Amino acid sequence: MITDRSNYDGLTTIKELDFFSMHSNDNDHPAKIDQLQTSHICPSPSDKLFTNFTVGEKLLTLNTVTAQPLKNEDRNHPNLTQLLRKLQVEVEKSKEENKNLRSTLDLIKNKYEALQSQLLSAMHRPVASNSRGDQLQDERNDGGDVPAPSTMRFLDHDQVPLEEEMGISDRHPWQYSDKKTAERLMSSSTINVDAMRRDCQSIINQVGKKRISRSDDANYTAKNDQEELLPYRKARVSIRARSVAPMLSDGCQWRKYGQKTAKGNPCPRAYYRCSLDTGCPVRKQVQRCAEDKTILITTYEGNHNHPLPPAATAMAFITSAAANMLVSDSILSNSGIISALPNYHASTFATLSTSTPHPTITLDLTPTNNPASTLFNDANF
DNA sequence: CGTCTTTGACCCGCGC
DNA sequence: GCGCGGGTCAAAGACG
Repeated sequence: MITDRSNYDGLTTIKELDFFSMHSNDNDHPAKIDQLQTSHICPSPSDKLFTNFTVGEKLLTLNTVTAQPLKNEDRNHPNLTQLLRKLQVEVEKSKEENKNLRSTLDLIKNKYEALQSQLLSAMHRPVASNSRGDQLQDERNDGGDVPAPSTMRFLDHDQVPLEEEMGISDRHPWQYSDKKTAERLMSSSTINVDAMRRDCQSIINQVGKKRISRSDDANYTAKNDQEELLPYRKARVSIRARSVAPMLSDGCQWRKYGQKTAKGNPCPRAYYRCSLDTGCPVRKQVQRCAEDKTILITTYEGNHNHPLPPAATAMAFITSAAANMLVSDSILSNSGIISALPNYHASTFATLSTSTPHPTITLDLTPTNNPASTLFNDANF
């Protein structure tokens, strides 16, 4: 995270809020990485991912102790042999402990890789067409000039392994009774991607149920079908989050191409396009809320047509899922709150709006009494 | 020197 | 047709 000492409304701001960072900032410190690399715990560069664990620091300490030369008084010690033996025992003990901790790290690494591959496969594996809604979605995706709303699709709910199966906790930070654990998790700035996926899946499921029940309705005619197959409308996904940083870091690279002061909001709106690929159609707008300048409104439009770095997949997943929902259901004809996301950050609201030229879904991460809605600052990241 | 940001000009859709 | 507002373009400047 890069800090920017320029003030925003008297607050020290962060140049970029690493909202979707997968690792803590300590990893970025080359000195620390080198230090830990020299310890026996990190045999390969890939293990750098885990060098921020406290066990690594503990090992470093042990190794440092064993490498110290004997002092003069020790050399003259009457029981030098005894002392050496004692030290040898300690070295053996340390080695054994190193071995155990090493295997723990390997286990953690494997779980991380398993989770990452699950995420990637969830994004690329097509959904089994087991409902009319899915068929409609498929028709739309195959429909000639109509662009596919997304390259990312959801797994069937049953196909998704539980976190318990993968050895990954299902709970959110504030659900831990242990305050220390909760605080540590809250400050890690790592989003529970699986929880987010379930939340989006929850919305999709709700929309799917509505669609199915409607098709069972006797009044549901072919005309409704035609209405559903309206030309693709550019859907937008808006995310409201409290942040003093000028922009949420979603893992993507963005190039600013314009800025405007929109009517009714003194705060300028910045326009960005994805610069990871020259032909990527994804754009985003960033603007502060007029009523509450601590709220940052980030609006995404379009889907990436290129591979994404791991850090960018979480946000792409959310926006793609929400956009999919918008373009695939005639719920667009109405506005209103459709769902309260049950898991992610305890109380996240998804709101649909068609008052603007583009259908927009707003994911609000700023409800009051939301433990995650506290102002992001240096202390949090 | 390449990349990114800034900013005024321009385009276009929409409402009157 | 005209004005307004949102969105984009592109030249110039900043930056590493």
